[in-house]
Order: sequence, then C-alpha cells, then structure tokens
Amino acid sequence: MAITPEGRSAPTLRDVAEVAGVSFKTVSNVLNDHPQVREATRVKVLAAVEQVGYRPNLAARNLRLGRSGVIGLAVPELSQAFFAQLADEVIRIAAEQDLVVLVEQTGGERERELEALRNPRLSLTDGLLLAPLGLTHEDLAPDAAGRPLVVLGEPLFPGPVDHVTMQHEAAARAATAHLLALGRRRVVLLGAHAAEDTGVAALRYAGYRAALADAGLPVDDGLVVPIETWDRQRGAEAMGRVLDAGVRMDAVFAMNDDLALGALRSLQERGLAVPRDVALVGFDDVADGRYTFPSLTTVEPGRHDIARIAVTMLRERIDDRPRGDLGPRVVAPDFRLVVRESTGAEVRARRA
Amino acid sequence: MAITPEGRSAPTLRDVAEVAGVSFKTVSNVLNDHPQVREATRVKVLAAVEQVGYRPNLAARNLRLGRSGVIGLAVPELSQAFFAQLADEVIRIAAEQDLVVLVEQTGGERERELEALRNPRLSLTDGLLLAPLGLTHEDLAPDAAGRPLVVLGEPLFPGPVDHVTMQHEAAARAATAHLLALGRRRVVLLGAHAAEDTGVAALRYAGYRAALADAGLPVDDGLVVPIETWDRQRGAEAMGRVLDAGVRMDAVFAMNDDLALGALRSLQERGLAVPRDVALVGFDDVADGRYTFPSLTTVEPGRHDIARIAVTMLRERIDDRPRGDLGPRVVAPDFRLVVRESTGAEVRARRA
DNA sequence: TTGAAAGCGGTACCAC
DNA sequence: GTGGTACCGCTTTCAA
Repeated sequence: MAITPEGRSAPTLRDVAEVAGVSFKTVSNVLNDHPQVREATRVKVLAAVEQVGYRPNLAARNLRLGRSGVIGLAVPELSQAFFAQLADEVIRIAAEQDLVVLVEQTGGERERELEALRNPRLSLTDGLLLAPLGLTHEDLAPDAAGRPLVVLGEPLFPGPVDHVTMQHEAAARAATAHLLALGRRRVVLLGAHAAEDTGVAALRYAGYRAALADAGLPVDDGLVVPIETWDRQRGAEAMGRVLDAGVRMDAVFAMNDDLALGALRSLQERGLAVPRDVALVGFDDVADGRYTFPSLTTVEPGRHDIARIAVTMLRERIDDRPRGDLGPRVVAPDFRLVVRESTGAEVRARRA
Repeated sequence: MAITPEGRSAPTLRDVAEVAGVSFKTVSNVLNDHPQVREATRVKVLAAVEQVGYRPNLAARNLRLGRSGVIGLAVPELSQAFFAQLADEVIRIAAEQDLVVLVEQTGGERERELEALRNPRLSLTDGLLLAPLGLTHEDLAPDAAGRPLVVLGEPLFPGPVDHVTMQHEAAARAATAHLLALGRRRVVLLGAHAAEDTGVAALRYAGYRAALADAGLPVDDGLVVPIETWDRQRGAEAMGRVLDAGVRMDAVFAMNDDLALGALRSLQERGLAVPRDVALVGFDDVADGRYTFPSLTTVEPGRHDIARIAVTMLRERIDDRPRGDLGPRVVAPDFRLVVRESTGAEVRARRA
C-alpha cells in the first residue's frame, strides 16, 4: 500500500492485486463483474479487497468513464417548501437509479440560473435539472448548458430542450371552477404578474379567466392582485391591503400555497371565517397546508410524476448523448384538485 | 480538437495549446494563475481558450488534486422544513467558499445513516455533514466515514468526531420558563422519547424539567406526551388525544415546530383559543410558524451559525487531513427565544 | 482466463 | 518565462 509523506493514502487496485497475488487488471475485472473470471480468483480477490479495505476512487473512474453518476438540481431555494419537496422527490428517485444529486440554489435570479447552466463547478455532473424563475427561452437557445438539461416547472416553449412542466392553466381553471361551483362569485386572484405573457403566472391567470368565462362571469380587475414574489409575507400583506380597502369578495384563488397561507392569516387576523366568509384555494400542495386550520384546498400538480419523469428524461439524455437523436420533449403530468377545509370539506370545528 | 466516433468531444488543454501555439503546460499555468507568465502569452492563451470553448474537466482535476470541492450533506429528508432550511443555509455558505453540496436523504434511519457514512457513491465528496437521527455514538467510533466528518444536531458525545449541535437543554428550559413566566402552570410537553437518555428528546426534556424545578413545580407525568416521530400529523393526533382525554392544561411546549403546528390545529379545531386558553411554544423556528394565526413562539436554535460553523469545521478537517492534529470539537451556538403571538405577543385580532 | 500497456485530462516538479 | 514528463487510479483494447 502506497505510503505518502502525508500519511496513509487510500489503498488502490494495485494494492489489492498485490495482496491477492494477481495482476491489478484482474482485480478490476472482478470488481466490474466481467464474465470471465474463475471463481477461485474472484473469491481470492474479494478477500483481498476486504483485507486492505479497498474503496474505489470515483474521481479516477469518472475520468475514465466520462460519467460521474451525479446530476445537478438547481432550484430557487430550498427554504421554499415546494422546492424542498421537489428536491426530496428528485433525490429519492435518483437514488433508486443509482444517481446522486448535487443541489444548487439560484435565488430565482436569471443571472444565477444562467450561471448554473454554465457553472464549471457543476461540470462534474452528468446533466442538470433546472427549475428556473427568471429565464426566458432565448437563454436556453443553443445547448446552453453544454450538457444534458431538463427544465422543470416553467413552460419556456418553444424550447429547444426537454421540459417537465405542469398543467398550469387547466389546474388553475379547475381550482377557480371549484370555487364558482360552491356558489362564490367574487373570486380574488392573488399573485398576478404584470408584464408577463407566457410564464407560470400568465398561464394560471388564463385558467382563472377561463373558469370565469365558463361560468359566464366577467373578469373584475379590482379582484386581480399583482404580487411578484410568491411568499407568505407578500401573500399576507396583499390580502391585508385588499381587505382593508374594503373590496368585496367571497373567495380567493392564490397562485401558490405560500400566498394562500399568508392570505389565510390575514383573513383570520381580521376575524373572517374561512371558508364561511371567504373560501380559499392554493396551488402546489405543500405539506404546510395539510395541518393548518382550516386545512388548505389546493392543486397537487403531480409533483411525484414531475420528479420521476424529469430524472428519467435526464437519464435518457445522458445515455443518448453520443447519438443525440432525441427531439426535445414537453410533458405535463396530471394534476389533482385536493379539496380540504378551506373550501368547505368536512370542517369539523367542535364547540365554538 | 479530438474527434471521437461518437461526435465532438470536449476541447482539452492540448487543443487550446495547439491553437495558441504554446505547450499545454503553459495553458495550464495561465489558467491556474501561475505567477510567471508573460502578459502576451496569457492574452494569447485566453483568446484560444475562448475560441475553442474550453471547459476544464473537473474529473481530471479531482483525480490529480485528490479533492473535488464537493461536500456531502446527509439529512433525514428535505420535506421536513427544518432540514430544508438547514440545507438552504449549508448550500449557501458552501457556495461562498466555492464548495458545492451533494445532498443525500437518510429518512432518519440508522441503517441509511450508516450507509451515508460509507457510501461509495459519495466517495467523490471531500467530506460529509451528517444530521443523524438514529445513530448511536458507537456507530461513529473509529473514523467510520473514512473521510472528514462533522455531525449536526445530535450531541452524540463523547464523540470522536466534530459536532455542531444546539443548546437543547438550555433552550428548552428557556422556552418552558417563558410559559411559566406568563403564569401558566400546567405545561404539556409534546414529543418525549421513551427509552432515550442522551438524544435530543432527552435533553429538551431535561430543560423542561429544569424550568419546572426552577419555578418550584413538580413534573406531572400526565402532561408528558411521548411522540416518536416529530411531524405535524403526530403532533395533531397526540394533542387531540390529550384534549379529548380531558387533561387540564394551560400551555404546551412542543419539542419542535412541526409538533407545535399540528397541536395548534387540534387546539383550534376544538375551539380553544391560543394563547388565551392555551399558550404554545415550539422549537426550530421553521418558516411556517411565522404566518400562522396566531404566529408561533419558538426557539431559533442558531441555524445560521450551525450551518456556517459546520461548513467551516468540515473545511478545516479537509484541509488538515494530511496532518490530522485537530482534536474533536463540539460547538453549540447561541439560541434565541422568538416570542410571537402563540404566547401572547401583540395578538392583533381585529373585529371578532 | 489473465496480464501489459495505453490513455482519460489535468497538475506539479524540475529542468531548460 | 516556458515546457518535458511523470503520474493521479481506473478502464479498456489487445496479446499472451
């Protein structure tokens, strides 16, 4: 075993070979399950491996193979429950496929998302799953990443790259329709984005309008509340402003759960009962909404499928890299409207 | 530029050298900011780098350097807000130090935590941050990881390895004392662990008892509620059982925020007012507690410091590896009791 | 069935 | 200042 001045260095294939009394190539054959190795040698080698405590050097293997078994996942931030849960799923599914995940945070800023695409620190990954907020589809134009890429969430069509997205519009429409079906007529929309015509906000807004149209109702601009950053604080503040302004309403559709939970607080803070006075629906099905009181009706966007499909697609890209004959694909898994107490599902308030 | 049968392969140092008309070693010198390079060559080389679109191959560099710039982070799961926020901080701080983070999930199971220690898939990391739930300190005994290791959260003393932990006992004591200072006398403790004498639960329990003792109050075993897994559902169920059993109480100290938020729901579901009827304190300062209604009083365990110290310690271990003269260290940053509405801070309910 | 030798793409020591 | 050369540890033809 090689001893360096700095101390004991890790045993290598050669060390194992020496102990086993074979060539180091044979050791490699054994470890890689090559078909032709006599059982006797195999046993002998494995014993030697055990004895010297051999651990393969992945850096060397990666260099040789040109693949690392690592994929990158770039999300705005893990503090946002949706992305944390997405990362959870991705890591879990990747692990099933013997992939390991390097997580990067972009803050949702375009600059850093671009950097994630090019970042040399990430170049040891075989491919990248990117959940962008600030990117436009021009940014992705010509193989921007220099390696396999799958975009999550944002439907930056017509993209030259694979997308795993959501049925933003259809789901928003279903959510709004659910409120209308309860007889609500003045549905506040929380989270519109001003100058955006193709992003997530625009699509969900379109779904909202479609549902109103289906019901023969006009869009009341006074009910459409723009909020750029979809977090709880903004949700609470915006809801507060709307309420304090005396806007009449009987329902709220928030573009994500964080906004919805912020809004819920503001509603309750002002003594309004949910869902009696105001029914509330969110989007994302983040865990926090399940044990609030009332629990939150929301859209489950198919997070599990998104993660599974994304990892699978990326892996196909990685394997296909040499040939490159896969066209860009866009997939949006089925969503599910999860009806809970905030729109009247079995509210079980006792006493009171 | 090397062309393989499979297509264009990435340009290497040699390709750059050829274009620049220098030896590939010179290119390496330029890229590594070696002191002695003439400005002219440097410019020439950089132009060539640009021209051929050279991107360094990290696998090769890692092999040569024996370091990858990647650290591992193993947590139970990112779906738990506390760990997601911890991961957020760790990734952020690591990025500041030009480290990148590979995230692994253990489910909090001892087997998988052990696997994370040994996992060859992780062997391309320079070191590991491990947040264990199931490990005992014997598991960590003799350099179990085979590489630098820092343990987060659990104080598995007397550990032979670095720990960054929390002031579990002192913080729990402060939290309980806060409730007692409000005049509450029957404080339910949510989340005790049965057969555990040294883990997090035991330490927080000790803090709870200490605060009671400080106030000259006895421990009422009827108020100590065991819950093994600290999630919202369990918190809600346990709280529900206690309430339905008619146990008298005027406060709850939950061992973490998830339990507290679950409990909050059960309290409200039964028409009890928080904090009027029951005051509530959690532990962790997870983001979800800030915009519930009422917002949640909790312990901020110094998460930011924990992340920063952990990354720094790990980095020291990595750099020190050859010498190995650092003794194991244990650090527990300052905590902070964050008083919010669930213990009566400026409840601003309007109307109602 | 086993072994020798040639790299994978860099870095670093040490001449020139 | 610049460049030769060895080598990090492993995989993979190709011989033996």
